[in-house]
Amino acid sequence: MGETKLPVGRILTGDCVDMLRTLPDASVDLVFADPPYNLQLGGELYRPNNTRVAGVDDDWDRFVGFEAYDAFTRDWLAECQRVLKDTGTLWVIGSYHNIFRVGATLQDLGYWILNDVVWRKANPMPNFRGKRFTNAHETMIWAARSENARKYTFNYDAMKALNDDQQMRSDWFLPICSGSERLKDDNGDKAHPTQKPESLLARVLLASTRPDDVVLDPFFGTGTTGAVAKRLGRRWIGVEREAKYIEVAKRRIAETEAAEDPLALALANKRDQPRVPFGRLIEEGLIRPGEVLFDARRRWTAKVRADGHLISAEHRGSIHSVGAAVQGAPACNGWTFWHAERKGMPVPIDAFRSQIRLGMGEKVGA
Amino acid sequence: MGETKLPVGRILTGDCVDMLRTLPDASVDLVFADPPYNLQLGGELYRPNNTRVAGVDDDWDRFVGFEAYDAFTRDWLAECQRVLKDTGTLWVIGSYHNIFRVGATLQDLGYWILNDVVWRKANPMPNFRGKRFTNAHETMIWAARSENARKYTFNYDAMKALNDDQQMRSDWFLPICSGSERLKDDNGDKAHPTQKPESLLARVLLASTRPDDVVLDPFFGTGTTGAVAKRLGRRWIGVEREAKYIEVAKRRIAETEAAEDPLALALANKRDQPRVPFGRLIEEGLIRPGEVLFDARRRWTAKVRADGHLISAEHRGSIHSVGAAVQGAPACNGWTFWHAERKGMPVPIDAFRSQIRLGMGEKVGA
DNA sequence: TGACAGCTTGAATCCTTTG
DNA sequence: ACAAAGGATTCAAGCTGTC
Repeated sequence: MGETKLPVGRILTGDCVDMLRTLPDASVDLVFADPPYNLQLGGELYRPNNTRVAGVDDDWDRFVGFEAYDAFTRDWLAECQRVLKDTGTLWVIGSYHNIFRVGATLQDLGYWILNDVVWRKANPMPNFRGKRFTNAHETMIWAARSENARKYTFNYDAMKALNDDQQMRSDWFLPICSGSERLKDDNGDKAHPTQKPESLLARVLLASTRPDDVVLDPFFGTGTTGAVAKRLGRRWIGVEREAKYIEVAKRRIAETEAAEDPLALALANKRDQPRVPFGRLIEEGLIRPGEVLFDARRRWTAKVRADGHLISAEHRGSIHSVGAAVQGAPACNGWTFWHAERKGMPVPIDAFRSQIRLGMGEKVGA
Repeated sequence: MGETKLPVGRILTGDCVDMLRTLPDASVDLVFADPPYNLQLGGELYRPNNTRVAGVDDDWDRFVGFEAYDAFTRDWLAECQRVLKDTGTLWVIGSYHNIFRVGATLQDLGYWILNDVVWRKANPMPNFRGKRFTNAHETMIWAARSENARKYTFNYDAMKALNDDQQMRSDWFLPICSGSERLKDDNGDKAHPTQKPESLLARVLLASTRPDDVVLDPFFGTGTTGAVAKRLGRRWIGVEREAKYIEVAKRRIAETEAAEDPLALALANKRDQPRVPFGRLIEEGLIRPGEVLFDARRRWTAKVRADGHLISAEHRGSIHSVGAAVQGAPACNGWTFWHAERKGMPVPIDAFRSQIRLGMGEKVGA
């Protein structure tokens, strides 16, 4: 009964919580939410080449403090919980700025976390000042409506098929949204500061919905969720406040066609051989800091630093650059050039790398 | 003064918060914490003060469970914050069961999150029921003591070196602790349910401590933190309640060899190098007064004055300010921007600075 | 048309010392 | 306290223009 009155295929214009209140109880099969992250950016940030980084400074990401953000989070999460069917699940995406608060609130409300899933970005923005690790991932929480809601949809076999017939893991390696997929406004600037890649949404929908399911996105933005839902034969409902985003989303979804090969949309980036930095050999204890390496004919030596650099009489750097430098060669494969002594015999360090790769298994991409 | 009384190299036996209270303010350089994921023991629910919660309905049970866990978390995190130096940082590891609560509490206390770091497990346990994604990662939060504590230790160059000279990302791929590294009890069962791999701790310590720093682990378990600290030439303090873990940890650390080559463990950051004024290059005769410098693409030139200033067609000032001015850029590193001609080849003036620094003797560590 | 070099850009809580 | 100056800092994609 309720379903027939659902505003399927429409974008509800207005405040997120207000609009959610107009939907009936237990009426949607999935919620995908990409709420404001409460980024609290300070001043300007420049790249080393002096170009300015366009940060997120939109009004919709400004909150007075954690309390205000928590209240906002609680309100929209509670409405989503009401609106979800008992077989439905909810996804939220966020960064370290907000995801811990979102996760705790979600638990407080009685949602039951099924997984946290890490979106590893193939091409993240670097850390330009060298003060932190490259922030190379975002976190998604996947949760059922309650601890007792155990009959949620999970397409285990589809996920396994996507991942070369191995169970899909909780870490997904996907590129960010760029190139022609990234929507532009009339000025040629990005239409939305935080547009998500369709590949991410495709995997979410393929994992946790069935055809014709109703997917609700309370922070619709430029309609990635709607476009992917349409492409995959799912129904959708959006909520969005900003007129400029709604306009872009409507045009986008109108131009979207159902996909011929739905699985292809969600494919992971394949990576060939897993890359093993030399530093891993030290971390794994296969090479000791301070140990002396040498070439096959013992013409040169270099000492290993704890950070994975080599130091020779005159040079310092990676195994490759020091190998090249001592020989006066333009390049050098340090893996085959340098050796360590084991039981009185020289062993190429590449042998240790192989050992690690064996332990890792061959897969690193998906 | 405080430091001399620190119980370095000792395991404090007792309740975590009680023991932390015995440590002086601002006395440790790093905290690594692997807290319990819930407070349920033997199926019963306990408050932090070890009083048992009576049988209750599900909702209240859940509420009390989270509330108790949050209170416990708040207590130990607050003590760690008190005990940390202003240059120190804290790491916490957890899974989706507890990490969101820990992260939110940490923010509420005024810690300043620097990164969340994902430990991707090379060989995770599969999901046997096929109802979820393989839980293939755990999450670590790395945080400074407060927003204003910006002089925390981060060995940027060491991390970059460890990763084949590319910035270390926030997702780390490492094997779980298994094989001979996994400690067993007398029955041959694993001595601790959640023993972390030494490679994980090694990367944490190499990233965020210097040799001789004091590392505190409030949930010491079988002493992975202590063993790795010893191996890497760091000092350590442990807190642990369970006698059986303490016994294992003591034996383990006694058998661990201390760093054999402290020099190889010194991780010089570029920022730690001595400052060399541009004028020194002139005093040393490496640059002549009146000589003309130019940028790599020979788009601008500037003449060197005897006092170390540059003069271009329209600007005068330091190598940095003139470099910025000619480009119309907000800032410029004159050392890498300006070049001098030697034997017909352009040489960045930074090369002359390196030459002077070599003569001063390389200052390693800090 | 292809190869290649160069430019742009991405949810970012992104400096340090001296005066 | 604040202001000024020194000087350290980036990776993967995708697009554009040139030869």
